[in-house]
Amino acid sequence: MAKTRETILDEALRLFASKGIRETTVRDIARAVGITEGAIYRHFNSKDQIVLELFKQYSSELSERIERAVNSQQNSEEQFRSVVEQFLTFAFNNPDAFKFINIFHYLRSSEVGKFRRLPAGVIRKFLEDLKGKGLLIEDTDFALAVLIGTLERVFLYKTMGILRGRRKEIINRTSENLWNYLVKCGKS
Amino acid sequence: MAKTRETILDEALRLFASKGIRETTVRDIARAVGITEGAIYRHFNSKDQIVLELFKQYSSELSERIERAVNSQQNSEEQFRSVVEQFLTFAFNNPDAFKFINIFHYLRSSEVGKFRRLPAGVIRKFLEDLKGKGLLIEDTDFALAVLIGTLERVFLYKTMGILRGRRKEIINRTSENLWNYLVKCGKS
Amino acid sequence: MAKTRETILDEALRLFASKGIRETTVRDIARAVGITEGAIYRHFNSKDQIVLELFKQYSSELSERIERAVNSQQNSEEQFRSVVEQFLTFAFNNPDAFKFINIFHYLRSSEVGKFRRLPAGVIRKFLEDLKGKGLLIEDTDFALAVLIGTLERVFLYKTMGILRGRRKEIINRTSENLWNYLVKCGKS
Amino acid sequence: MAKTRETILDEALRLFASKGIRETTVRDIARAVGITEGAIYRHFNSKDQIVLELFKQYSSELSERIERAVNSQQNSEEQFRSVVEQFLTFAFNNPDAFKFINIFHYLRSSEVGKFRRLPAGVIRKFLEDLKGKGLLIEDTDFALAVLIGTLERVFLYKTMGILRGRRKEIINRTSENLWNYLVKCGKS
DNA sequence: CATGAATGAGTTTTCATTCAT
DNA sequence: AATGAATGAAAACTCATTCAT
Repeated sequence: MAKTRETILDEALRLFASKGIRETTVRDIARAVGITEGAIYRHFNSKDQIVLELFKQYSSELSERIERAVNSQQNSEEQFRSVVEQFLTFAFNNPDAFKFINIFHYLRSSEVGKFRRLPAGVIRKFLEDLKGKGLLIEDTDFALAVLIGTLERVFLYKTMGILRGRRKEIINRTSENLWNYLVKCGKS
Repeated sequence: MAKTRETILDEALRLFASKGIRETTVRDIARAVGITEGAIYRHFNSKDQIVLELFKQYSSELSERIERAVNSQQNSEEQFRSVVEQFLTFAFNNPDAFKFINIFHYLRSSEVGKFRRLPAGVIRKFLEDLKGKGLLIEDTDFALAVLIGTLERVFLYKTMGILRGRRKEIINRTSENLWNYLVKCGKS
Repeated sequence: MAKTRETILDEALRLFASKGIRETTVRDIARAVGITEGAIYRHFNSKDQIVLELFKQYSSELSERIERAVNSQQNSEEQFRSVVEQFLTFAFNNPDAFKFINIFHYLRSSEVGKFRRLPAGVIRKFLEDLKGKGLLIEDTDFALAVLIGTLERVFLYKTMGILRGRRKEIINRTSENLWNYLVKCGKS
Repeated sequence: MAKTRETILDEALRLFASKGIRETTVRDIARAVGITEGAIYRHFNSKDQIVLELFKQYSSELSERIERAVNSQQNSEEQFRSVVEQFLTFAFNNPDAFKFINIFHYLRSSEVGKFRRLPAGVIRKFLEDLKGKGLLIEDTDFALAVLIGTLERVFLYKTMGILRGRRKEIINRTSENLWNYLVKCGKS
């Protein structure tokens, strides 16, 4: 079944996110799926192929969501808030995938460049547009640091139970605050 | 010599930061130090002891710096700017240590709680004070997410060469911006 | 189809000759044939059955050719030259089979005895006859070593491009030389 | 001990010659040496490194012996007989090494070219000299096929018990015969 | 006949740790 | 304190073979 392949990816992602990539063995994955180690290798050539496929898949899915958020709105503020919403919604709905992407960035930073359409790249392009329109009070890359850094931490603290409140509320507050900060702050 | 012990810690830190903890072997460390694997065990009981000692050491060093920053200033704004300065200066001066702390958080989140005086805890306490003084426009934990998230990303982007400019300038801009945002923004 | 069985044997032979027996997997063979691994086992009980069948088939084919060469001529010299011709022609026309037979001899020498009518046995019998007729200047087994050793190397060097010239020429020269050497040399 | 390294090479050679390279496992070697599998990897990076080192070592040893045989004699016939003697003596004294070299040639023919000073190359050069002196009745490469092919088979048949007699006798007979054949035959 | 998925035993390799010297 | 050799457990990966469909 093609289903086994998907199950392998799902279980691997879950384990990678909770234990780390290196600390997850092929046997762990096989057991979680309910097959033997050898069977894994019918579907993937190596453990690393699983890792790379997961990164590619989720990294490009998040990128696409952000791109759609940018393209589907006309008003800049609506675009911005939609980008934040898509980013956090993806993270909240796929916490394992989001954690995994971050782990991958930490451990394999030199390989990350090989992938096109990385979330950070898509967001950077959007912020550049805002800058071009004179909306951004900061330079693009600093704004990028604030935006992505904050979103990542908001996800982390929500996951850890530090930030309380409903997702919807957190998302709204975050997007509103960041817009005020990055665009309106000090403009009055 | 006690010096060997230090060298082991230094080289281990460097390797952990660049390759990851699990992907660095005891042999890697021994070679980097210029001794044999067996000799490592004269100084440490296990590889994990090295890991924990490094985390404890640098995590508390950063915490102390932040605490001192808070305690040595009287004006809240000066305190805030000094906290940011200490945080980023530590990260820029000890990039391996800072990266390592983050990796450790990702892989060993369940163990992190055992350590007292974590940087995030110290900063949170400081923000709570600001909140108590009515200076913070946001709730403490959201402000914490913005602050730490931004600082981490600023370090990352500076390290990656994305953010350009001198350290001093970056630090000043970051602290000024975050203060404006978290305290003054929208207040006018 | 019975044709599939033949194709399996053909492709297995080709792979065994080029990569070695152990280093050729059942999957390699299946892929070369264009079927799946499971299908192989419709035609053969095991990989080893393929190996043994190939050895038996080609080993006895070569033996038969040599026997026919001996039986169809009346003059001893003509017999000799025909034996050499049949041997080399078989090797040149079935290089994979010839290589495979040699590999099998190296790796499974203990099993080779189970097979009747081995090429070496047939040739030895012929040389014994020559010896009986007082034609051979050497003892039978030494002559066998010279004959088979030379033929094998001639094949090898022709295959490797070291020996140049047309097959026909090489065959004629080889048979003429060996006859002179083994029978006439020193007789004058 | 550096002795372990030698023991590993010795046992590996013995096993490779008797069972084949692929059919000898690292565990087989470790057991024969009396250590664990892991210990093998203190001395060699991989099983293949053992294989290559063995080939290099014995291949060049045989080459050197042949070279010395050529260089230490002044008379061409003495040179020739010394070459045959060195070749067969090496094979008789190191049957495992000699078998192994042949197995390696069969399975890794494409890699053989990487090695300098192969026995066949040294012998070829010597035959070329003989040819230059007008002594060889055959072309160099055909003579090479006869010479090496015969020597290899003589070793094989002696090892298998087919050729009887003392080594010394076999060596003398072989060198005398081949000299008569390749140089004098038909000259009278 | 053939497929495709899976097994299970085995292979090579890795590595934290131990220990005699 | 340090070495260098070894261990042993586990990791990644391989592959002949089986079997339900």
